[in-house]
Amino acid sequence: MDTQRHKIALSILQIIPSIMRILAAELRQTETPLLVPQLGALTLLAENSYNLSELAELHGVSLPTMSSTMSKLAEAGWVERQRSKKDRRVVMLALTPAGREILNEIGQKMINHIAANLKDVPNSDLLTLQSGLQVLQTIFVPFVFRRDATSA
Amino acid sequence: MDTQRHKIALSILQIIPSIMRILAAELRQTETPLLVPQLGALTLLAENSYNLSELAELHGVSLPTMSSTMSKLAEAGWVERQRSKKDRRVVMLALTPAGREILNEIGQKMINHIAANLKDVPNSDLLTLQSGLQVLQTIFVPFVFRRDATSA
DNA sequence: AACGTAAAATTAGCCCGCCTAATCATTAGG
DNA sequence: CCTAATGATTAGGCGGGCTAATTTTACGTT
Repeated sequence: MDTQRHKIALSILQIIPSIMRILAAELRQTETPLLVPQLGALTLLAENSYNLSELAELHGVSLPTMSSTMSKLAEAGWVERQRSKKDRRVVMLALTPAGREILNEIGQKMINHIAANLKDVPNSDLLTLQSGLQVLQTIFVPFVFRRDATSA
Repeated sequence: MDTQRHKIALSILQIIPSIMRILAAELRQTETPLLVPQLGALTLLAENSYNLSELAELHGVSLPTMSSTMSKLAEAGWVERQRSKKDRRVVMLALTPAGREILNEIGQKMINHIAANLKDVPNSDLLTLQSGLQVLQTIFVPFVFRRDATSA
């Protein structure tokens, strides 16, 4: 029954949702107009222009979910939809300048926030954390979808 | 500007929500009648009987949120509300036998699911992961709220 | 003892994120 | 050409999160 793996699984099940709530709460508290999934989507678009299907798959949500997220971001003026001319079924998404701006601003704010939590963490623990996150990513995030978060 | 901490913060911001979506999706796919927050709340109640305020604080959500979660669980017959006799403002929550049963069943199923993801992870990485999770918990989960997930 | 305040919980109302099913538009292929 | 497949949106539903308002009970002061 492999006790060690089960123990780790339990840890994951308990800790990840907890951290998730904390992250969301921190975003809310800073009274930014962006929520976690929106921030994630914008982050993806900051590096590349994707069509909706690609974006949904990368982000790990269904097409309709991503479509609605994009509608909100588009309405706010942070993302632009553009039908592809080669295949007019396809919708290409791209950050607007305003979108890039707010992403930088809020992304940075959020990262600083989290980094502040790490203020008193000793260096050895930081290394441990970094490796642990790397392993987590390896396990859960399919290789194709992996970006350079932990690689640098 | 402490690049290392910021890098780790970025990792966290990118990886945690992603894993969270995956966990939620796995729960959904197994067609269990429990969602992540409900599972978390039941898990807390499996060890102790708490009143609503305690439970909300432990779980890191507002009182109304927990109240509504409890309503759903109570309606399903997995949790029982009981007004305290010492202070009739207080509502004590407790698992029903059915609640304990479903928690064991689904909790175990979920843990197996996650553990299966760890199947091919080498032992050295498991250790790394374990330590990393421990650090994550230390950073994000206030000491009082920490339970024995990673300690054993 | 009575009044006013504080505390615990619920209710109301809102929005986002997630889903599936159904629809619409376009393309591709027989 | 016409049908089938594909990309995206719309419709509809539900949980989870919040704040603000309400209700019930307890407490403390006078």
